[in-house]
Amino acid sequence: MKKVGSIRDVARETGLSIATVSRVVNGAKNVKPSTRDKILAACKKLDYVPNPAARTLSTNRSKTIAAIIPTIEHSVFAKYVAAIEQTLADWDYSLVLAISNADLQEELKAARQLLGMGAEAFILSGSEHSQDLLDMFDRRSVPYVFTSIWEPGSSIPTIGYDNHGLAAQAVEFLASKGHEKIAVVHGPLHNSDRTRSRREGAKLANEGRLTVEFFETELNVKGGKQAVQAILATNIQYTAILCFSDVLALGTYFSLHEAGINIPNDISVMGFDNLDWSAHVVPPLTTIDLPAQKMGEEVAKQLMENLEADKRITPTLLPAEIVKRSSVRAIAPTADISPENIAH
Amino acid sequence: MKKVGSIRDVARETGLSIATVSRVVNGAKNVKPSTRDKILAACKKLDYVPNPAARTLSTNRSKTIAAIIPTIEHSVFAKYVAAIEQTLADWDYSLVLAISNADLQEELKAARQLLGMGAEAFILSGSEHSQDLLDMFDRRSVPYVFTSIWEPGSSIPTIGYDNHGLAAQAVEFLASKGHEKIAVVHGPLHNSDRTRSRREGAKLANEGRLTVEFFETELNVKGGKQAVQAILATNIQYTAILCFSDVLALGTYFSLHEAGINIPNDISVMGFDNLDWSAHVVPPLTTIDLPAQKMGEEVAKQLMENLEADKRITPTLLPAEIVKRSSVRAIAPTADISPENIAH
DNA sequence: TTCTCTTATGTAACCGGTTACATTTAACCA
DNA sequence: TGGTTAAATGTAACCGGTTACATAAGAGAA
Repeated sequence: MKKVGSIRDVARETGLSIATVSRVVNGAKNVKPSTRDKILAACKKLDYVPNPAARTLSTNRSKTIAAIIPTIEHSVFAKYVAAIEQTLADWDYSLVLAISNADLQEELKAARQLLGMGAEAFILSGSEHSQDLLDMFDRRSVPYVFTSIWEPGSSIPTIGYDNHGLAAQAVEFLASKGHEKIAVVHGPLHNSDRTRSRREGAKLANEGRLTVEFFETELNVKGGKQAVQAILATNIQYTAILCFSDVLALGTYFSLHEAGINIPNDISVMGFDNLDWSAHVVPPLTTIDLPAQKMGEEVAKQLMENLEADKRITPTLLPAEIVKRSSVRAIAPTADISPENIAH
Repeated sequence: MKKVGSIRDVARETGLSIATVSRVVNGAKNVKPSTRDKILAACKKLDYVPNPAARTLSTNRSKTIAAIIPTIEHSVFAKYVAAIEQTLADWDYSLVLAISNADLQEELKAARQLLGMGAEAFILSGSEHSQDLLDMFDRRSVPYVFTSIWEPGSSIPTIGYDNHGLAAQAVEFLASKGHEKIAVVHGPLHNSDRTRSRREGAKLANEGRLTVEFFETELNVKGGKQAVQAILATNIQYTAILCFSDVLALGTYFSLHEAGINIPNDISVMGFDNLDWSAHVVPPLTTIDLPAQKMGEEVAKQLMENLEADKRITPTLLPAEIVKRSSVRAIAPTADISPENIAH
């Protein structure tokens, strides 16, 4: 990297002082218009751009925010990261990104690195993190938030959605459509508190009225397919499959198609995420619209306001709702025909 | 952000000089083991971490590499970004990411910002960029590469795959299976030289022997579905659909399914990318395995070696190959039965 | 013991900005 | 015209590291 013009070069060129150059570059108001012009011309001529390291060193501000995500290979994270980046860019902040592969030690290592890079604030996913990590942030008073979750009582601000409640809502919705035997397909529990929270929510919504069984699998299309094999192997007549991710639902679609089982006539399928293609699969997928973009915008905005104006970070519950499409159909209860159902 | 211990604090604590502390922190060899231990202990005690801005300022090295990608919402980019990040992290480098939305002006703006952040090298996609951008890099001697493409003659090093050749190969492959009427579905041409290159390749492979028609659409599942409507509306009996992205192929699958057209019995479908789910759709998708991960690793490695050891960046063609699965079937030519075909 | 040669440590300049404070210049009014 | 005040500009210290060079300490050899 070639050596590049410094503020002193510009000062020399114009015969003014470095302080004045600095003022012009930073848009201070008390500079004579003619001097401003002269300096700006010199800046252009010398191709001068302020050295960010020097600026960071003297102001103790880097305008950089770090995000550590478990993986980027799920569209929902991709959308989220994109929203963060775009929002930060609008305020002249930058995003430094690290991927933890859902491993707490990797996350800690990445955070050290990013902190070493000058990141001023951190965006984390979920609430499970190495204590060393949080201690490190606290010692240095680095602001951070947990996202993709909602924990009102948490001492750390959370900005996200209510996994527990949404999963419960999903089960209730299926129940309201007459489904009493529901298979729930989800990704690995051990490294995702969000998945565990959804599972708890689904279990609680059940309350003995329904048969709700859980099938854990890899969080990808293949996993969704395999889960369906497992579901069919039980010989239980599930009338609905609830997937905790649209990606799993996609696998479900193909596996059912392969087995000659029609959605939604033979079985209903419901997802979670509302990815961009969810409306366009056949049949269109009923799912829960997670506010990934809104969440990215919100977390970026709040962290910047915290850094700029020392504004408190407000724990924020972002609304998410069920998007009803044709992959779920209403059925008559199978067991007995109760009066309410006949009435309809 | 709280004020944090500096190198001078550690020096004071230990009674040694800042130079010695610096040596220990940077692992210089000529330090007495006992002093090293004393200093390391003090560092831990004071929770000292070197200030990256100060280090960057004096060494003129930031260990940060920037990537600007058109979008992150296609899995192939996500995989690629993940590979870059992981490779950089292994060498204690960081990735700063910007998303250009395939807009040259946005890209330029982002590059300014990232350069202002201290990025030492740039990873760009394709070869279409604002001239101001490249001039800026050249003036400052910032190394950069074009990726996802392969242009042997280019003055800028390219690290990627041969879009033109691969598209041609895909068409040849379909032709070798007896397909003479091929519909090609691709995303927008205006902002992607990669798409244009693929299209040219497919056209050239044709050479008048085949009927190859192009259908431009949005680059997502919905677009794939719409393209199929357009294809069916032509009333031409295409025997194969070649999609320049697996995402488009997925849309194709659903649209054909909806229309009651069987893959591959009624029509063959081929994709491009080999995303993780491509093997698991039904029927498994024949596609081109693009080396997204390898590309990310390679470009990261080469840029770091360039920065560390001033090693020349080697233009690199990464191998990609057709993954043959059951979405394409061999058919007898429809027009006339030539001897070669009967022999088989 | 003294001299030489490593090896270990210290001193201080430098990287390129920002900014408090000092100083100069301009503007206004009596 | 001189005095008061506001506006424009300059000076220099500081941010927290790295590193060339100087110096001090220790190890051998004579």
